[in-house]
Amino acid sequence: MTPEITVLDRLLEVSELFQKDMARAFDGTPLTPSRTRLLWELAATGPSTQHALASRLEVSPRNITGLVDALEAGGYVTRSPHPSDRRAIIVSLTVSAQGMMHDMQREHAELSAELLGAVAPADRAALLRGVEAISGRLRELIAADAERQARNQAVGE
Amino acid sequence: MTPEITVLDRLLEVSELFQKDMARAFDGTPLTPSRTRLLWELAATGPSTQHALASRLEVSPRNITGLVDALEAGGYVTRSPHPSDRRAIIVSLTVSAQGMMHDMQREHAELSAELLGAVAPADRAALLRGVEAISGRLRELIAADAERQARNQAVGE
DNA sequence: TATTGTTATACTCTATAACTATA
DNA sequence: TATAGTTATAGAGTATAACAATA
Repeated sequence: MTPEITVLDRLLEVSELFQKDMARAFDGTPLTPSRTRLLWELAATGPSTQHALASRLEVSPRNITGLVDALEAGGYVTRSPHPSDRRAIIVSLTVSAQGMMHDMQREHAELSAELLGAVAPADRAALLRGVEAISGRLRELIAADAERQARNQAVGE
Repeated sequence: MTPEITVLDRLLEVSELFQKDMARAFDGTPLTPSRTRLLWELAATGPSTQHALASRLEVSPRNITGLVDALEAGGYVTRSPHPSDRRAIIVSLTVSAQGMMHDMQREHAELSAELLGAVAPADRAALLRGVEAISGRLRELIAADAERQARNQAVGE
């Protein structure tokens, strides 16, 4: 049990706690993590086609249909025709959902500040650098593995 | 957009990448994140009743029934009677699953070392302290909120 | 009377495949 | 022929409530 293992486990613990905190925020509303993620994406990038949402969230178009159905029924988003492509549908946040997402972004920023406030000032820069380094390395590992798998598949065919 | 926000977002990014990495590991097996989590728990604490698993994983007993059904069918766990309580069932890892979990724990440790290796040596101690501080503060916030909600519920009754 | 696990029921998330309308 | 979205179908995770067996 080296201290090296602990860092990783702590990171996973933080992410678990985070999800618990997010889920708790929507008790009593029809919002779920997946639906909230779609709203968050819409708030960040503006009105989008369902196809664009499927690409950006990396889920199937069918999945987007279901999520948008629920959000539309709840009054969070509206569907409108695409101005030039009659196959496509534009999904937009309603005015009230825009306000809600604004509040949510503010709360997110406040939580960030609150949590960083718990870190010793002298440790903050190193923490940022460290987490960035870990994130970058993880990306590399995942990319390398995806490439390896693609090669294997090509061989298998 | 202050750098403070970035730390939190990076942490969330790391957790997302992690989940992607975990999921990828079981392509082609009947193992899913939830089932793996149950196996991980069994490997850590040894044979347990379903009730104990439900408590430790913080899910419903019904959910455990389904997960154990699938893992039993796949040859990962066995159900056996409790020696003194005839209502209860003991769930244990099979020998092959024990070996698999052993490998998984080793890979987990290797990944930890690999990721920490990407962090500048001078930053490692501060990173650990920082992540622990954030984890602790998050726990406090969640506990405080749970208490507040419990109070509200009591008033509502 | 309380506890352990299961059956019944229901909702959400997710995917693939077939299909319609449009490009 | 290709693309955008929906319907059909299916599996997984999850929860609550009712129930059986046992404590």
